[in-house]
This record gives sequence, structure tokens and C-alpha cells, in this order.
Amino acid sequence: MPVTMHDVAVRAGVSIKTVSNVVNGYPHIRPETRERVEAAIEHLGYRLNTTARNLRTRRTDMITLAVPELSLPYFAELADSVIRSAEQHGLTVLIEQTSASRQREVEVLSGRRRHLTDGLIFSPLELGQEDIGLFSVDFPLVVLGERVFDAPADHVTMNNVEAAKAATLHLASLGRRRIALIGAHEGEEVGSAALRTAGYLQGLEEAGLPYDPALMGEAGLWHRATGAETMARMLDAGVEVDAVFALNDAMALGALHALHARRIDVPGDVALIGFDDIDDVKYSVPTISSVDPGREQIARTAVDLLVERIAGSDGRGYRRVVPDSRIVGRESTGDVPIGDGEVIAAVQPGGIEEVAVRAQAS
Amino acid sequence: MPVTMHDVAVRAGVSIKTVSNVVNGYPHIRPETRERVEAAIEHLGYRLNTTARNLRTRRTDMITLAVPELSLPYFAELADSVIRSAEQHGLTVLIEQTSASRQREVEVLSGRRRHLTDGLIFSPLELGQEDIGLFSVDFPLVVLGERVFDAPADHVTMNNVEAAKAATLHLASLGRRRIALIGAHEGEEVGSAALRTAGYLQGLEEAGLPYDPALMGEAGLWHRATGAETMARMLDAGVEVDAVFALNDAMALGALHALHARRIDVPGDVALIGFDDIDDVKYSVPTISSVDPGREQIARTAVDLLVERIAGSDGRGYRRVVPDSRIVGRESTGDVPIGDGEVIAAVQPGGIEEVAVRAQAS
DNA sequence: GATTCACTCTACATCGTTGTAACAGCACTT
DNA sequence: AAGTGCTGTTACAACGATGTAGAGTGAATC
Repeated sequence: MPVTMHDVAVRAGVSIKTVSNVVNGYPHIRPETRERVEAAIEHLGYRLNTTARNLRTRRTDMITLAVPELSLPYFAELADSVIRSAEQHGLTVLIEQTSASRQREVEVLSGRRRHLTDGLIFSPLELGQEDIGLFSVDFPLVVLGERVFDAPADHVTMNNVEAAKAATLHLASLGRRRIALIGAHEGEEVGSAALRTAGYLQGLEEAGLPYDPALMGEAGLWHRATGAETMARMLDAGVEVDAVFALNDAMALGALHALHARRIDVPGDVALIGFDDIDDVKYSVPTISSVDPGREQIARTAVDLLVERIAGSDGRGYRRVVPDSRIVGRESTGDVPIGDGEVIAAVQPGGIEEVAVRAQAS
Repeated sequence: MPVTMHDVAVRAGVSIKTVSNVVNGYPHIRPETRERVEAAIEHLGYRLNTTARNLRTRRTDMITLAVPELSLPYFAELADSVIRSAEQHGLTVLIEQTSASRQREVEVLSGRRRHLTDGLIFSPLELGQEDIGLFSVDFPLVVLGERVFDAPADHVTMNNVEAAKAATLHLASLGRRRIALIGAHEGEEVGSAALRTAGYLQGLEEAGLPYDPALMGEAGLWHRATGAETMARMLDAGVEVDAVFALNDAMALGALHALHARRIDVPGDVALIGFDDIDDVKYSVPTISSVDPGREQIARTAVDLLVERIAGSDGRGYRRVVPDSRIVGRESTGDVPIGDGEVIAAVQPGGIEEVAVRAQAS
């Protein structure tokens, strides 16, 4: 027996539609009528039934964000940013956790919930280029990341190759010659792992360093635990290492843990850089240098693009947006004063641009 | 022009209701009819309109989880756990981020979205005992934490006082006598800060240690940054400290950062323990001891209770569930082998029970 | 042969809201 | 005086599904 507009209408002595008009801020209502309706609403404790409205208007003012796992800090922070951006458009965010399951990702695109939200921001982890057909959906879609290239959807991605190259060159510029990579996915051709690895290889080449397969640390899931294991495996195998490029910050934290366990000094013996610039690395001991892919901007842009699509910019072609990334230097690659983060390089779509701006770590 | 059941019905030559029956797995349907309907669904690319179904059935199979901020690891991990638990009941989770805003919290309870989900799991941060009236809502509600006591709702909380006391005693058992507290909220009477502080004071007393106001570190928001600032302020003021109890792990990480910046050895000079047992502290350098409040169990219980309420256990009284917590010892309070976490104490509703079980860190 | 029952399917009302069209009343034009 | 335009309100038909009740089968029971 929830209270409906009908009940309010009866009590206020007006039609249902007038109640609806009051609720929706329709201007042409006699002040006296408005007051009567508002009093009735107040008195009965009436709440608009959003579901009914959604059905009638075919809009929900909600969007879906599909990410692998909230327990990965990068995605938690991304979700936070997306929620805040969405809020500014009056949108609520429904988060779907795909748990790194291919089937869950397929489901998300299948549109089983097609009508529950107005659009989808999707960060795929398992689906790749070969699943491109699945991305032809009949609802507004914005894809994050670079696992899928020519999907018929707007893309917000990052400068993976260039940024990874810049990170590698940063390590090389410290005089390091045995730069390990943590988080490789052998055989993968698209996706963050492949792209960042490509950047790493380019960086090596540009620095005149040889490529050594022993330095390629495979790690399927990019968690702290896998980072620690991969680093440990490499060290225990006796591979000589004087720098580490972890393909994300969670693995960098894991690697740092493994290095510490073996009493290997960072950055003294081994320099370390990560990727994502999550909050953690600004407070770890030592603080860890990282690639800031422009998370805030990614979130904001993704929401903006989605909102445009929802509004019906069907004619427009599919856009690809690549926010600028930056290399943020911290203790793990030098002697930066604690609490500070020095922007070592700004990576722009065109390439790497050296700058010397100081920014606070937060 | 989305495809509706009507379109499917026409194409299959049956009534709308039969299509509905097929979609919902109603058993008494001739196989041949079912096939025709399924073929039509497939051919037209029909997707059930969840909104319409929700309106008609008055169920949404969604629940809301309202938390302060996903960028706080504890809440990100909690959300992860809640989502997984909900999944097992066939429920989807809508996350509302209240951003530590009182107004947002009031709104969540106001039921503006009353009809959008079947129930609410609410972790308040700003609302307290004085707002108890707001918790009388006409929808299923489970409250997390201990900011509100006698609200007419099920509660899943934690053993804040006992666990904090155990943590304090653990530090005292190491011979530490100047135990700082980080994260106090002066003047607060309920809520995690007040309860954990109470436990701290009880612990001091039981250990025969004097109370020193200089050791009470105020910190409004429980972030890494505030933990670092509070610790730094205390150290820079010359307060003598040989142990730190941070009221959550994020602040513990911040405190560790501040200690490190001042070349103070942990645990050599200062022992450190946090609260929440988030994934971070298992990989920090050094690893940080913490109170594990039983996050998984909290999430599971909260979802279970909510599901029961949704099913209509109206008669039942309001329940309060307090999962067991444990003190997990790591490097920051001793010489535990790296990667391991030793359960130092199991805190049960009745008090503190000493055990000697070993558990893996992750 | 009549009655019961299980199966298969349909017609219709309904969930709670909003869009559309229309109407009455009044104040202006021209 | 008729026409125009604005205000304030209403009746009615949607939106797309499901619950209810019941109609037609054919087989089994008495």
C-alpha cells in the first residue's frame, strides 16, 4: 500500500496530472494549488515511484560502469571519479563487477539490462580484438582502455605505449641497465599489457639497452600478490636486476614488498616505477614513481562522451580520446623530497615532451 | 522502436502472456510453442525490459549500498564483498557514494529512490545518535557500524571497543609505554572513533599505563593524508612516542609514511598497528599489524539480513550481529616472517580470547 | 457417459507515472 | 465582436511487462 500520485491527488482535490506537474516543476500552476498539493505530499509521505517514471519516460538517469574489480585500487579510484562526474550531470552510477570473467563481460555487453540504465562505460579485461562483434550494441557505449581497437563505440584510452616508453627511459636515465618488467602477458597483441610492453621495448632500444627475456615477468592478474610473486620468482632465479617497471601500481607495491623481504634497497640497489599513480604509491615506503594516466580526465571524458551519446549524437562518428599522461617521480627512482612528486615528463599524444613543472603528490 | 514482447508474440503467433511465460521459465508450455517463441526472440533480438517488469512485480532484485567513499580502500573492499555476496542471491548492487556529506546521507535515508531497489545497506559516517528518527524508514534497511545504536533496523557492527583494547594491549605487551592514537574525534560519543578510543583507554588502564592527552591525535577524515599529517604534527611537536595505534589502516599507512620521512624505524623505534586489515597493509614496508574486523563476514551477514527483510520477516525484532574480530600481527609490531600474518588474539563478543592459530596473510 | 484433472494458452486489468490533446477562462488585439 | 494567446487544469491513452481468471483441449477416473 505505498502512497501514489492518485492518493495525493484525491487529498489535494486535483487531478493526478496536476500532482505530476507539481512534482516535475511545471511552471503554470496556481500558487494555491501548488501549496495544496505539496501539503498533501508532505502529509502522506509520498515518494515518486522512479520505476514507473523510468518506464514512461524511457530514461533512467542512471548509467552503468563495468569494471573488473573494486578491490583493485585503480578501479576503485576510477569508480569514485566516474561517480563524481556523473553526479554533475544528475546521473547515478550502477557498478557492475565483472570479476575478470569473460562470461560476465559478455553479459554486460549483451544488454540483459539494456533498459535499466541509459548507457554503459565499459572497461574490458578479458574481451579483446577478436570479440569486436560484441561491441556493436544498440545502446550508448563508451569503452575504456585499449583492448579493443576498432569497436563501433567511443573510446577513452591512454597513451600506453608512449608512457611506458617514457617510464623505461626514466629508469635508463638513472643509469640502470637491467630493467625488469612485471606484468607481461605473453602472446597478447592488444590490451594494456601488450602496449605497455611495446613501450618498454621501444624504451630499451632508444636507450641502447639489450632485450633480455629473463627480465620479462609474466603476471596474469595485476594484483599486489601477483606482483610480489613475479618479482620474487625473478629474484630467486638469480636474474640480475637494477630497475623494475611494474605495469601497474598494485604490482609495483607487491614487487616492493618482495624486494624488501630480500633486503634489497629501493632505489639504492633497484629503482622502481609503476603505472596508474594511485593514492597508495604516494604514501608507500619508499614512495613509488609512477605513470599518471590522467584518471580524473579519463573519468570525466568518458562520462561526457556517454552523456552526449545518450542525448543522441548518433550522426557523429566514433571518437577516441587520449588524455595526456605524466611521469611522476618519487623516492623509488631518486632522491625527491618526501611528500613531493616531481613531474618528470608529460606524455602527449604526439610523443614525449620534457617539462620541469613541480606538482604536489597530494 | 525497441522490440517488445508484443513484437515477439506477433511473430511467434502466440499471445503476449505466452511469451512472458517462456521468458520466465513457466513449465507448462508445449515444446513446439517454446521453440517458436525462442526463435522469434532470437530473430528480433528481443531483450526483456527490466523497468517494466520491476514496475509490475514491485521487485527490482537490486539493493543499494551506501558508503562514504570508494577511494577509501576499506569501503572499496567492502563493496567488493557486498557485491559478491549479493550476486549469490541473484541481486545487483547500486552503490551510492555519500562523500562524507551529511546531506547526502539524509537523502539516502529519505527514500528518494525508495522504489529503485529492494533495500538498503547503509554505512553512515555523518549521521549519528541524534538523527535516529531518520532511520525509521518504510523499506528494508541494514545499518553498518556503530554510529547509531537503537535505530529501528538490523545492525551489523564490529567489536570496536574490545578489538581496540586488544590492539592497545598488544602494543603494551611489546613493552611500549608511549602509545599514540591517530584518528580521535574529540567530543564524539558514538561512532567508530569514540568506541575505538574507549577501547584504547581501557587498554591503557589494563596495562597500567598513564593517559596522556598529548598522545591523542585528532584526525577528521580517516585518509592516508590525514594520518600522515597527524603523525607528523605529533612528532614535530616533540611528543615522545614508542608505539602508534591508528584507528584505521589508511591512517596507519600515512603514519608509517610520516615516520619513515623522519628516519624513525618501525618497529624498532615505534611499533604500529592499524584497523581494518585491508590488503594494503599486507604488502607495505614493513607490513602492518591490524585488527581484522571480519569484513567478509560483515558483508555476507548484511546481505543475508537484508534479503530476509526483503522476503518479509517483518515480525522479527531488530537484530544486532557482531562478527568476531582478530588481531593480525605483522612486521610493524614484531618479527613475524614476511608474508605471514599471525593471529594474536581473537576478539569475541564476550571479550578477548587468546589463541595461537596461524593464518596466511592473504 | 459424465466428471474430474492436468495441460496449454489467452484476454484483460493493472503496476504508477507522463505525454498529448483539449477545454474553459481571461486578457489582450485589431 | 471575433480572433489570438496565455494560463491552469483535466481526461485519456500510453510505457512494457505480469497476475488472475478462465476457456479449450484431451486423457483419466468413476
